[in-house]
Amino acid sequence: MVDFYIKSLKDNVDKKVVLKGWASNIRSGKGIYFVLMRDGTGFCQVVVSQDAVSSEAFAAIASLTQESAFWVEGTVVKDEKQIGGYEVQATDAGVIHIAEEYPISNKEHGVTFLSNNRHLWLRSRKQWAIMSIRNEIIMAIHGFFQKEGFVQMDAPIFTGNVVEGTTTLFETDFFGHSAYLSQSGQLYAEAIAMAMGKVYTFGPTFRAEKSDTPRHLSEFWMIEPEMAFYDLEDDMQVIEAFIKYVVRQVIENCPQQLEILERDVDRLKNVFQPFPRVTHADAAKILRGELEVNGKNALKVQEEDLAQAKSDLERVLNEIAEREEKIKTSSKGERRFHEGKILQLRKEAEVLTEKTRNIPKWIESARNFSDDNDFGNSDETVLTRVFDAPVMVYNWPAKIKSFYMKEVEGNPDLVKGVDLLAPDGYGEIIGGSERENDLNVLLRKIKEHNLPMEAFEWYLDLRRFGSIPHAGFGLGLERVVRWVCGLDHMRETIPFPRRYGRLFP
RNA sequence: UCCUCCUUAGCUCAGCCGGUUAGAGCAUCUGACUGUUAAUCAGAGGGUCGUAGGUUCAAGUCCUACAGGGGGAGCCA
Repeated sequence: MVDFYIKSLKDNVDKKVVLKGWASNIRSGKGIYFVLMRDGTGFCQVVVSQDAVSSEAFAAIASLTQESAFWVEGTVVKDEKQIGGYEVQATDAGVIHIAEEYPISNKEHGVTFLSNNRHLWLRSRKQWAIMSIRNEIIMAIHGFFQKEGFVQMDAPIFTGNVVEGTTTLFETDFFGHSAYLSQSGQLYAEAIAMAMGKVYTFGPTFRAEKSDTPRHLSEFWMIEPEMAFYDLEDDMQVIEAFIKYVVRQVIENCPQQLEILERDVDRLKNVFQPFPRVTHADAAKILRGELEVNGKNALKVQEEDLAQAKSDLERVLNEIAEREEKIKTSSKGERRFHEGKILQLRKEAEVLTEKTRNIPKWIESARNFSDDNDFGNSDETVLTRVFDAPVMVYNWPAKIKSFYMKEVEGNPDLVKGVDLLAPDGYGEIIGGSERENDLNVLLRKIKEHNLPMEAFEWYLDLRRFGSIPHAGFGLGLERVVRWVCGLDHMRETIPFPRRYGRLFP
């Protein structure tokens, strides 16, 4: 077992400790080794000087390869230059296992290669930071709901019915009957809320759509609170307090992880502002450029972004050309430096080229947005670009939302749904609503949506025995992780992503 | 399903108008260096250029098909 972990170094300066872990990176000079050790709780440089340890211990360290396991005894020293701020100066060390040649080097790799090596990729620093923030978010979710008096309950994973009626589900065999893997625990959460008051479910969710995008997984984790006697307004208040709480916990408890991810924490802190609320109808106007937000016109902002991307691209291409010219007359060391820069600049140029190709399409899509549509991915990006904080869009056209959402009084074409859109194009992270509590309206809606009435008999009972106003929402864990960490793709937000075209490892 | 880009060493990528023996960095191995931060420096090994056809005196380079992948759209949360 292990008596001491890297995360506790800060409380043990100048003391002698024994660490066990893996060699993440190894550098050496004459008579000295610098081994970056990781032990799951953090990273720490171990310094092994020839005259501070026995010859056996020094030989052990000299034999380490990347990802070899070893132990070290040494003194904790504060050193601001180090990752985590501390290093250990070894007095003794030994090998636990010498690793074979490790496939993931300290250089950059492509996503396909890394995905195929996900079981090893998880060991790298960036992935460690993401996974530990994921853990913090999970704990913060439980922390928020528990302190607010919610009861955590589990919805079933095997289900016989289709909640939304629209999505494609994974079908499986349940003792000779066809069953589906749950796409949402919401209907069950409603039943539980009628028993327990304020509740939340936290479980895996499955969607079988062939969506090959950075925003989709086939298997993901969803948190679904449901509150008895809450209306849409109350729902929105919970959403806002909840997101603020979760982000605050991450900022307070994971500064090192956010630094590793190079996340712009000031941008993240925009969540502490009040969340703007717009109706779907106003959002449509904003998209079409008919309504400005704080003097900002969504279409003009996109045009400015486009112009910016174009000039950035030109600058990057010029710099590449300049450096290529310099290489011809450079010494070897300089050439290597320029080549490294050029590689980086080429990637930047690729991203910018993509942007200049996409933004005109986004502007076109936003300009032509029609009132009764759901937002496309680009529409969410265009809309959130004019806000700093997450945006709540409410009062949606009934025909694009699920049957269980409550109609707006006096306007049956609208329902009391709310989506929370994260800033900077990270998209929808929460979808919620006040639920329809009128039995007759619900019966009509189920028919209109062509859903099998018999599957919903138990659900309709909730409207027969003490029907009350109630509301709730669903939060996609991985989408929140992606946004908080500032990641390009959902595949890095979960240890072993399951998505269209990816079942391995 | 559609649009678009890509596939060259274990990894990341150069390879211009088709022309001699296919290049670099990392990783690996050998050596140098007492404070490195993707350490650096000197050297070595490492290739059926995704697959199958075609054009040509000549194909990594041009054409066609197929396979695999990235980005975008759609479907969707």
